[in-house]
Amino acid sequence: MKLTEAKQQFIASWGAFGTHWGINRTMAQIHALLLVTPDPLTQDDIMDQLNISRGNTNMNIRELINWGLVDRVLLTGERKEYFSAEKDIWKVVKQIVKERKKRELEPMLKLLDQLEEVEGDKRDKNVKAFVDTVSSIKKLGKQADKTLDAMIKAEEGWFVGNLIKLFK
Amino acid sequence: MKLTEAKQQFIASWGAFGTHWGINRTMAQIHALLLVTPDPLTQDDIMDQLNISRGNTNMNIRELINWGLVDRVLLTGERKEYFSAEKDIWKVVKQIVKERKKRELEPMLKLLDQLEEVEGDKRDKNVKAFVDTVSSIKKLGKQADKTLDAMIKAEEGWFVGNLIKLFK
DNA sequence: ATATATTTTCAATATATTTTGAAAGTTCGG
DNA sequence: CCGAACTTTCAAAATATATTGAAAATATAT
Repeated sequence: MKLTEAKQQFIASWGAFGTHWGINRTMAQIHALLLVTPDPLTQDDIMDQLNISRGNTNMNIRELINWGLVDRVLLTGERKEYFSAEKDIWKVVKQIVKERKKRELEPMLKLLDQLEEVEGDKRDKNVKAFVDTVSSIKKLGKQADKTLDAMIKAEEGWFVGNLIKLFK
Repeated sequence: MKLTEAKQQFIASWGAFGTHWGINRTMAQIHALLLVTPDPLTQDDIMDQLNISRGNTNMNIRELINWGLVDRVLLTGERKEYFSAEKDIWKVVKQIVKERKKRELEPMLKLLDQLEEVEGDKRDKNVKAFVDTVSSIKKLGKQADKTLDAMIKAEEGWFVGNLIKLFK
């Protein structure tokens, strides 16, 4: 397989992959393109290579910057902005985990705290089923939260090494 | 907060949560409803409680059954089918992990194997950047695959206990 | 077998999300 | 300050996804 074709396949399937995880196709594709491109690209480069409009490109680059996955790069003597993705995949994963934890897991845990305090007699099986479900989700969620915190701080080598030991 | 209100909040936010993870709102809501309801429900019960059409209800129940999260229950002497969700949250999590691994991670790893074998001179920095990115994603993906396999087999207590130790 | 209850399908419709592109805004060298 | 280069915005259009509901298929009791 030629490089051009391989890149295209990578970009396309990274995009499809993203849609299964609540990330829009274009954002994932731009990210994929920047991941496999050694030098920083301009907005126009990205537009041309992915065949997407200026507005769309701009919006999704910004979103990638918000997620901490892409950086603005200013080349000396150049007026245009260039963009470049973090290439260390372990850092990328940690960054995504960090953001999703903050945006989704933490608010969910806050809500569960409130829901656990529902009024009513615990001997009523409806109340009991509700409280039991909420509590057990909360318990597992809190554990996941701690585990992810540790992961975010960890070095790749340390993490992988320990997991291998743990699961052998 | 009253039980009815708490249930509604739980269902609504579980639905919203689902949409961030590539699961459709209705499917997540049906799952949430069954999670907090002690007794099995019929399709009509679900339609009424969530205000959704027969077709939609049917499709999404079926999908939940495919995912292994909901079971058909036949009550003796009843003509109608009843539905009930697995209440053990650890089992639910493992089941979701198992399915997503099979549907998403495994095909992705297969693709990366192919893409790694791109033609071209490794001294070309474009080729190098591509191969490096693909290889490192593959490496981390393989590790994740193993870790998730272990998790799927694990008991909750064992798993949580070990993680606590690991990350202390 | 027939009638009736129940489940499933799927084309049409509604809703939600993404994308476009032109206009407005900004930056910066001269 | 002016004007060209570049970036951002956002209403409208396109696309993708979810939902409906009535008709078809299936299952069950008599």
